[in-house]
Amino acid sequence: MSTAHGARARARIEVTAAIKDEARRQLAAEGAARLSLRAVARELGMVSSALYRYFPSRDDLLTALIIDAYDSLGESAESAREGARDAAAGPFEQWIAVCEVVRRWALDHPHEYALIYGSPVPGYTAPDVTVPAAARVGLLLIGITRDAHHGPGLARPSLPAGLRPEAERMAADLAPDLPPEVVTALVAAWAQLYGLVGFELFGQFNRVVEDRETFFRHAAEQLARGVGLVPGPV
Amino acid sequence: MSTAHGARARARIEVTAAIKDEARRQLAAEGAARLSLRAVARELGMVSSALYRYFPSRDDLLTALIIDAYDSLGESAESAREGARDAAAGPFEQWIAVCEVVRRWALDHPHEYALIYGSPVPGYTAPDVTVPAAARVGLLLIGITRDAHHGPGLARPSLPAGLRPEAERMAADLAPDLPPEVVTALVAAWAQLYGLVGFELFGQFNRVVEDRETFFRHAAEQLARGVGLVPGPV
DNA sequence: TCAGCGCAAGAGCGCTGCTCTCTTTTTGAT
DNA sequence: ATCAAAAAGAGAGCAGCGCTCTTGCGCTGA
Repeated sequence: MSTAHGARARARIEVTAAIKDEARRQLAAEGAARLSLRAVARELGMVSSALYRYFPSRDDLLTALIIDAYDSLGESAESAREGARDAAAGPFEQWIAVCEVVRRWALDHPHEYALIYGSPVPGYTAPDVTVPAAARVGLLLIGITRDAHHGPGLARPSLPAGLRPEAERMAADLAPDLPPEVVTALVAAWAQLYGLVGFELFGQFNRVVEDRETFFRHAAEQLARGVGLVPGPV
Repeated sequence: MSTAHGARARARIEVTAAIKDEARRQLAAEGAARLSLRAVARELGMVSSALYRYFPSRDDLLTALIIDAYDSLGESAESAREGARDAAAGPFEQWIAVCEVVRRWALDHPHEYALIYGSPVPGYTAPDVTVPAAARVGLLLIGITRDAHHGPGLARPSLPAGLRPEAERMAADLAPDLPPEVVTALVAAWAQLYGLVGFELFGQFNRVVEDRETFFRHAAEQLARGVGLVPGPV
């Protein structure tokens, strides 16, 4: 039992952490598809079969890394938001801060970003365990917009009639206190943020965009305006 | 020499095509990482080493598939645009048609879409040969916007001062006859389109967006407005 | 006609994920 | 303190992978 006390349980926790650390190192260095259980075991001085006591398959190890990556990104984004808020920045500026730290995190951890937001590893489907961790950035963007909604600076985007049922459904699920128009724009902005980061990270901007920092900031501002945020103090 | 005449050369072309066909089948069925040279050879009744006469490595086979995928997507997009134009649809409607066919193609060819727009296969970097094929959709979107620019229906987006140099550089490279503001919005829209498609395809919309067709159409319209396109006849 | 080239075949290397068995070590209840 | 049970490590082994090298056959162009 992993929650039991004693030297054995502690050792198990430590070995599990060591495996994840080494796996994360290999992931960062070589990418997910080159992550090898045998190589991890070799580096840790154990035999490959022993590793299966801790992770029943390579996919389970990958799942653990995916959750960690989501959490790392989510934590970065959340602390960026709080940093901006502590600096008396309004929702618009908090939005920008979160977008920029997501981009930064992606550029700093390309293989981990690819693992969570890139093409799924073939034959692998993320289990439901990953859902809460995966939702953190999205929830954060919702939270920022909610603050703006309760304050002064939120313009309401438009919405075609055909989309209204779906918009209301999404709003009921994600943020019942926000107008459906805003929730729809939020979901789209979230996906588009991912597109901007992905294009830069995966090289589609090579020979196209040079000053990516400035370009990204402008795009992030447009996304913020798309959900009704406007610059200015709280 | 592959361009030479004779039965030998023809056989080579046929075998090469058969290999690509079988590889594409496996790619569609299992994904890029599970594409196996040995399995392709097995299916074709040849021994694996024989296949290396046609593709010097697995990566070269993948490159061939990538180019084909880009071309297939590009062709779909181009004919969708022409179809819309033949139906007397204006640039706005052509834009929507192209976006929707890109999404459709991605849903119909998920593994091929992942191959070209998802995380790069680790250890693999796309050679420059792929660049022209990869640019087709982008060029098409530029072309649609250019038509609108020469016609009546193009509003000019705004641009912050800091982005102006980069915007002018991009415009000079991509579309010297279009205003830098429009080119900037185009590049962003292109990336965001990819984000919308990717999120749906890779499952990030699970449990979030239900009526994806309608949602996507709305988002595509917003992208069109972002580059200054407005609904209406030519 | 015949040398040379293209091509297929097979063996083999080192790697992978994973399973099974065997042994050692630790644990918790008697 | 004792002892059975649980947990963990070690090693062999299976099937598959990309890729290389050598061998030998058959078509082809001079």
